[in-house]
Amino acid sequence: MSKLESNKKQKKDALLNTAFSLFTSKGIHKTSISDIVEKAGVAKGTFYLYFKDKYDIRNKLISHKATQLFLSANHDLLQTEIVDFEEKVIFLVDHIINQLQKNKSLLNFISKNLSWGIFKSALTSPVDPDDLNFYDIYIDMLESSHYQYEDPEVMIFMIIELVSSSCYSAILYSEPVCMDKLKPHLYRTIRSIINAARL
Amino acid sequence: MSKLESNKKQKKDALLNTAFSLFTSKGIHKTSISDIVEKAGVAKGTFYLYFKDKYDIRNKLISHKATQLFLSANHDLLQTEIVDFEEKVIFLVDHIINQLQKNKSLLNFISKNLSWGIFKSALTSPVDPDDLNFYDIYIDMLESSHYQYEDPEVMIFMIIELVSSSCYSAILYSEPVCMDKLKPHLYRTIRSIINAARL
Amino acid sequence: MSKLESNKKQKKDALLNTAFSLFTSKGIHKTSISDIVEKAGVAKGTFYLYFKDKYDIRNKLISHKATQLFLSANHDLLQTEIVDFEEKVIFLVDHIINQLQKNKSLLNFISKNLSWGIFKSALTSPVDPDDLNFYDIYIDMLESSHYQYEDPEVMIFMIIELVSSSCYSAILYSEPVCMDKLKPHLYRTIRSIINAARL
Amino acid sequence: MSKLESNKKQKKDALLNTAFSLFTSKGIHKTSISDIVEKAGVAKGTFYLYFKDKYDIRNKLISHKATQLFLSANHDLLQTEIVDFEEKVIFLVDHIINQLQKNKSLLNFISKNLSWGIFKSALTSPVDPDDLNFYDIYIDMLESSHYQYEDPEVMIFMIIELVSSSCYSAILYSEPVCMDKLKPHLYRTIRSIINAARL
DNA sequence: TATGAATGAGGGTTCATTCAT
DNA sequence: CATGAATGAACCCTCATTCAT
Repeated sequence: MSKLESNKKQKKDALLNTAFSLFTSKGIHKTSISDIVEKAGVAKGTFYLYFKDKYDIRNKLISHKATQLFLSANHDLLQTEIVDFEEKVIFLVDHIINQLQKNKSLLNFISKNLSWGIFKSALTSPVDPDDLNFYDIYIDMLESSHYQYEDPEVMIFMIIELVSSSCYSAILYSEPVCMDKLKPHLYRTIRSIINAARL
Repeated sequence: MSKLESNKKQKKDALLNTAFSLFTSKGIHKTSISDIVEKAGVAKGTFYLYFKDKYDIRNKLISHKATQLFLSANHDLLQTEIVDFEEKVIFLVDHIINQLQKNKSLLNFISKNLSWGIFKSALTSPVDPDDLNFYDIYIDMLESSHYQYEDPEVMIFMIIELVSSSCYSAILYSEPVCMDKLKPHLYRTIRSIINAARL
Repeated sequence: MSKLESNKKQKKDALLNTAFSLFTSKGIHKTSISDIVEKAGVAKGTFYLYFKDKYDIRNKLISHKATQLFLSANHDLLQTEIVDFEEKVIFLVDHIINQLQKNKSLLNFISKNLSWGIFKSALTSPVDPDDLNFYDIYIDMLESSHYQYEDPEVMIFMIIELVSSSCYSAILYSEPVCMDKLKPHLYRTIRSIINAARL
Repeated sequence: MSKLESNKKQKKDALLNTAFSLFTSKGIHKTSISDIVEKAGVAKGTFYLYFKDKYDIRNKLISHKATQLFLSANHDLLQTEIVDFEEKVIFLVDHIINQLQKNKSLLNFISKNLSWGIFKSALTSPVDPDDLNFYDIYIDMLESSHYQYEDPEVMIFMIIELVSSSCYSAILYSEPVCMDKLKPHLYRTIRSIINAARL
């Protein structure tokens, strides 16, 4: 990478990092592009060289952060001896929930802005070329399972929607119960979803 | 009701109806208070006599519309002969989903802005004094059931979160599948949640 | 006084007292007529039955409060045995300064809004019929003096302007020195003004 | 100075000049930022690039105008042969009063908005780098005097407060007497203040 | 590629005043 | 006399976007 190119990457990364820090601390609507460029130490015009607008940078951040969350969980999964598909899913969900419990501003950011569309694109085609593709990992997990599942995409869809929307309320507001109390119900439901889809 | 009071109600209702119409057609962020009052035919200051700001009117609308959705479903449930708790829940969910399929802008509005906090307040303490209290109806349904359920609030919470978040994507974008294809999976999962909670 | 009339006086007094309390605590520009009527417990329209606008009630308050300050000082002067005109003036000034030191919000209110025009009208024609006329007292003081003074109105004008403007800065901000350090210089100057005017 | 920089200075100066013209003709409270930018021929946002709000530009104007008044008087003082400290002060005060008599709107603007705090900062640290520092000139005058003075800052404070507050009423309203009739009394008092402070 | 001064439409909000009750 | 709902002009300020440098 030439010096100029690394300089470019440095500016872009500064913008991404600063935007994430501001989005999570102040919220998207209260973060202006002025705020971002000022804290990132670049000129206003520069922002528009890399991103279309605030929502462009937001989507890229969500994709990246959501992928990181999955890959980190998967990385730790590989250190275990778990072989059963259902147990793997529970492990991943639990790992992700634990991360979100430790990082509530990340949870807030992701939940408030997540849509299945962005999410799916994050899973299937990561922005950062260094990010792996989580969807492929999921397919692998399915294939190495003893069982086959009906509509596996619907299955993972329902699990993700259920987890992400119930986490939001439970972790951030302990409503209707705190996360630790919700977990048994949630995991029981996830197991039901998987079992019901088993062919 | 005196002439003055009915005049007040008329103004407030005009604001609520106009706001709902604009929120659903243009989205909240692109709707300004100027837009609302202009279309409602009242002065700008009048808005602030009845609502604190744009988010106040939004929350009141969500509460009201969500409650209407439930009550309409419940009204039709009472016309049936269904006695089983599980079947009642499925009926209600199906009824609500059908309404949302017919009214996508309502779905978009509710889903984008729903949080369990607002939702619960909508269920337990409706804004409009004419609205019934859905939460009481739910309690009644539970009591007239043959079975008892563990943590019924958590149970309904998970069902609502699962339905509302998966409907959004399925109805509006047919992602990952269209609503009609999602329904069997969804209802199977709901039944699982209920069965698992049965004591 | 009829019941109706006392009711009127009660409302007017409530408005005056509330306005004073708000003007001194929040400042005039940040106090709205809405604030005043709300805290006073009367309707908005009622305000306009008694006062033309915010500045009308302000002027009446200043007159009243400034007169009270003078009369209170004069009342205490009469308890002393002071006979010398110069000493009387110093006593009055000192008394007033001490009151203002104890009541900084009153000082702030009066200083920020005082003009010789309002002031003079306060001294010569008090709003409240119960208030005495300070200017007459001043004339009496002059007449009972052994000396005569050139342009006594100019003399008292300069003294009042000097005292009121230097008090503001000294009491509220201790600038350029605190009031207690300023007093010797100030009183020395007042004595000079009086001596120089002596015929 | 680059073209861009001179362009900036031009815009800022246009705002300052326009604001001064409007503040003196209409008064501060009746001048809106919209008025200023419109008359200055710049966009609204531009105002906020240079000034925080209306009160920021006001303070900067007062500092600048007050400094100009002093420096102009001092400039003319240097053309004379006056050596005595007391005479210098009288000359300066007289010069300033004469300027204010010719420019009543300036007097009105300065008097209504002056506070010792703003004033002192104007004297000690002028906004415009071209403005000299009047306080240093005062110190020089003191040092070249034959006498020494007790608390010279208090002395100048009292003189300034006395002059500024009595000028306001005398020049603008001829109350209690017109400026020309007030002058002898005023100057006599100033001489007394100086003499009394002489060590 | 990078800058940052300039823009100006549009946002939310306040509040003195009126007038039908 | 008293009310308070309604008004709507006017306010300050933000900020995404552009473009000459």
